[in-house]
Amino acid sequence: MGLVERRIRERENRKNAILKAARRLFFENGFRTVTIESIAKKAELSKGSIYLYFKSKEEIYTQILLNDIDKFHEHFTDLLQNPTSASEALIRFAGIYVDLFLNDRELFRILMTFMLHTTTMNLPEELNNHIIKSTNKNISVIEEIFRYGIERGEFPPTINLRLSRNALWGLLNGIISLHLFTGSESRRAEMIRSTIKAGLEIYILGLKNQEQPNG
Amino acid sequence: MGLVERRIRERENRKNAILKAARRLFFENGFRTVTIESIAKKAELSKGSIYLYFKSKEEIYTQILLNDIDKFHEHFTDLLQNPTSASEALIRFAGIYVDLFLNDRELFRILMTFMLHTTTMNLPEELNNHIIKSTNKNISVIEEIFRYGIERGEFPPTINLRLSRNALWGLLNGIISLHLFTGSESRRAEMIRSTIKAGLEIYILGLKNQEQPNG
DNA sequence: TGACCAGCGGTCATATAGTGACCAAAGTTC
DNA sequence: GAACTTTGGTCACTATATGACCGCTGGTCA
Repeated sequence: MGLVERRIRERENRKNAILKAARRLFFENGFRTVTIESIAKKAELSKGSIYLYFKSKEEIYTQILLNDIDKFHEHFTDLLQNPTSASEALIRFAGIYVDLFLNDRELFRILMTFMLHTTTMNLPEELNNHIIKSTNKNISVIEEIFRYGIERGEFPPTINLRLSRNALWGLLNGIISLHLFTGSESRRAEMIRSTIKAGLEIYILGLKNQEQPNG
Repeated sequence: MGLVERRIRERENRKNAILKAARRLFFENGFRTVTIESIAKKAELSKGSIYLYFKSKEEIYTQILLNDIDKFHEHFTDLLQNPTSASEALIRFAGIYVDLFLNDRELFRILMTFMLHTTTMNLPEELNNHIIKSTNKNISVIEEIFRYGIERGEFPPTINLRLSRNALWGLLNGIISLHLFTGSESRRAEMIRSTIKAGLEIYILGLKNQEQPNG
């Protein structure tokens, strides 16, 4: 309610306004194409003012991505709270994953590109680490679902967790990225979803029927 | 949507925040008691900043009153749109008038004090003129109602408009001010309203039955 | 291939907004 | 009427905002 609080609050608001403006631009046009000038214009500020809140274009971009990645993971927290079957959980996981990326194509592009050539991207250190952690988290969610499936007898206990999990992860990302850069915009979401669904069902069926070495 | 617009908008917002803060303080405590410091605090600004938007304490006060007086008159505009009887209109007029002042006691205090000793108050010239105009407007609203009453045969055509109108105006203000500065806070509104109602009814009855010199 | 150019990230001198210690004057206390 | 307090208003200083400008980069073309 005081004077200092007001100034902090206003500074925070302005910073958020910049981030909000920048986010839209980045996610519509990508890092390279977006100019500081355009961010400033959208945020109703001058170019110089941007640098009162961020030290570089890269920093803006980084902060947005870090924030997005964190929000992203919040969506998975209650995935195994009301557990139906593991198959169901996998399908729900895939659904959430696809939806998020349909809404945040730039984020997906970053993460995919990162996976493809980690070293050459030279993103800021902080972002690098965050992406690695993020990917690991995603994979471990899948792994958890697998464990749950084995526990309740849905999947054979003999499946190779690491391999199965990585394959599924690859399946998801592969399908998404395939469709994200080809085909018509209008039917894209539908195409991705149905392809993922089909792919997953086949994959799950395979898992369930995987030969049991000792059975 | 541009940069200049944003700055103008923000300046306007800040000014309004100051006025809003000041208004509450003035109308709770009166001009003298309120300090610039307290206004600044409520508006979450420093004292010096207030002077970036207003040149004096008096100017703040003046702007608030001018604004309030204008808003005040807006309430009377549709009083004679759906005309019932003139008596009804007078009662409605009185009701609105009382309500407004119950919500804005400082304004009433100013206007009454002004009527009592116009010359000694030395308010800013602009405010002075505005108050005079305001009073005239109020009185002419009453006069209009009277005319309407005569037209439709509710009041005798022989009544002295000027006298009747001024007496009614005095009646209203007298009753309000009487109660405003005496009695308990809790029952004040009720007391004023019922007293006004009774007084008006008597007054109207008198008008209607006023002897007609040539009838 | 290298001269030229356009575009953009980032800087900086300048302008505007905000702050609070300070002052003069007016009021209050004793 | 001296000592003290209170407060409207000022001003030197700080923080925030602006946009012309600079240097670098990547592309173009002779």
